[in-house]
Amino acid sequence: MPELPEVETVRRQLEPELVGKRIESATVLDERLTRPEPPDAVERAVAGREVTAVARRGKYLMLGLEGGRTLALHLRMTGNLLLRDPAQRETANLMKSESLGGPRLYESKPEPSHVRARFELDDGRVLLFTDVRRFGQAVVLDAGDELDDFFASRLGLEPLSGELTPQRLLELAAGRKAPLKSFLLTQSRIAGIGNIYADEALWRARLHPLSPAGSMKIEHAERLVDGIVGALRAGLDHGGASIDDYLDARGDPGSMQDEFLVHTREGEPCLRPASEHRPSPPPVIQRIVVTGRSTYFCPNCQVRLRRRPRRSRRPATRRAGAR
DNA sequence: AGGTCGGCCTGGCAGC
DNA sequence: TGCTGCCAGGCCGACC
Repeated sequence: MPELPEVETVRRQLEPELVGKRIESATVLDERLTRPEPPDAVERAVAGREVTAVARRGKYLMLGLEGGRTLALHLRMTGNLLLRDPAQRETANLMKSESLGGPRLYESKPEPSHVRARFELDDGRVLLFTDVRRFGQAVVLDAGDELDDFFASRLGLEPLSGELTPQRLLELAAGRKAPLKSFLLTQSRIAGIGNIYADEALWRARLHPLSPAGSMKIEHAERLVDGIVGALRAGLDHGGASIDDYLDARGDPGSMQDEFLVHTREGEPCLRPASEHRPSPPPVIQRIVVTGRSTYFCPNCQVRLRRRPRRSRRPATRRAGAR
């Protein structure tokens, strides 16, 4: 699934390739992509415009366009952005087929399937938005309030920007009974964390995914910030995780799926050394479902926090009578 | 109002 | 072999 590290990997690849290029034409092949706007509204807004910036906010990739508008793209579950050079592929095909004695022997990268939109660039290359499950989204936003409101209402702190401090995290979590796992997936509080990196962050922080978010103390928040940043950086260092559909802009998979510390490791031993585990339960990775999401964790070393009482100094007799 | 859950969507796979 | 049905999950809207 494209989460922050996957989207950022694509952004870093596309930025030097797209900035300064003109999108000569745009073709939306699936009207779901631009809902509720009709496809031609997006096509017209983009066509003929030069790309001025390639940015990211949460899991959104944003193409800044000449004239001030922004094309915001969300890959959701199975979306990919692929930059292809049709001319180069044909040349490579020809050279390879000659050396091997026939065109049938050559197998190039498969032609992308499930193409939902094509953006033709002025250098002959084409940017493809592919998306098997058709959850992806493309929206054009005006500069100013429209752009600001769109993201302000949806997205919270950027976890790698430095604004995510333990103190900020504690404030965001204060009073929340929702499990830490659900809390981390809420984009309007912290943007960019998905199912994979939420599990990885909680394992790194040694926090149980079912702990109520509001039960954290400062030392837990410090560990969780380190866990979030560490997990996301690891994803970036490995070009993202390709569990099933994700490919980078060049069509290559990432390798983060080979580096998972806990995600998808159900039944396997916890990677923490025995010295950091208690006598029981067994340090074997478990899978549970938390608010509809597969969640992997070590029941031994990931501490389940208790909900903090609202008032700590009230005598038990008075608290009982207060209701 | 915070929290949970169903719907969107399709390929892959388990089970018959 | 072929069919059915379930599962995966980001995000929004509906509901409690």
